[in-house]
Amino acid sequence: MRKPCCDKEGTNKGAWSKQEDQKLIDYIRIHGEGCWRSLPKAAGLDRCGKSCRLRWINYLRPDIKRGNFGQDEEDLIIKLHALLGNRWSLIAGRLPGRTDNEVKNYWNSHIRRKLISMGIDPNNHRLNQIPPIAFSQPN
DNA sequence: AAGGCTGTCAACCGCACGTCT
DNA sequence: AAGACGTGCGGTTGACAGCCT
Repeated sequence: MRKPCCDKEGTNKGAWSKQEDQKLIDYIRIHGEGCWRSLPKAAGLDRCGKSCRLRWINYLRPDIKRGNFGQDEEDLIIKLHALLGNRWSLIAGRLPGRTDNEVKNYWNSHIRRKLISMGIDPNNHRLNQIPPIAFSQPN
């Protein structure tokens, strides 16, 4: 039986406060990214290491490009998804300043919907042969 | 104006994988 | 070789804002 990654008792959960963000930024600025497990204690944060890592990678890193995806980025995501599937970290690696979480969210909320409305199966990127109406016909 | 619905996004959870002992 | 440990990844959830009726 594997131990949990962190002590569930006594660690904060949910949205990060400005103070917590600042502590994490300050710590990483001085010591760099390193051992996530020991980082929270060293930085004075009541969070688990995973939570710190996620917060840093997805939100606090200075090279993150925030805001809407451009048409070129969207096209690239679609192409890469067709090639790689749900390998979000690989896809994000090809998009400078974008994170896997951001790409995954954008795919699920925008692109997937768009492809479905165009009659394209977002899983295999092929045109659906059977019109959706056929599924609602009993027998 | 208010209550319900829907979409978006930050964050958590559990598993997989690589490394170390 | 095998188990323990730390980290990374993908799926999923929950909060919240904006839209609709």
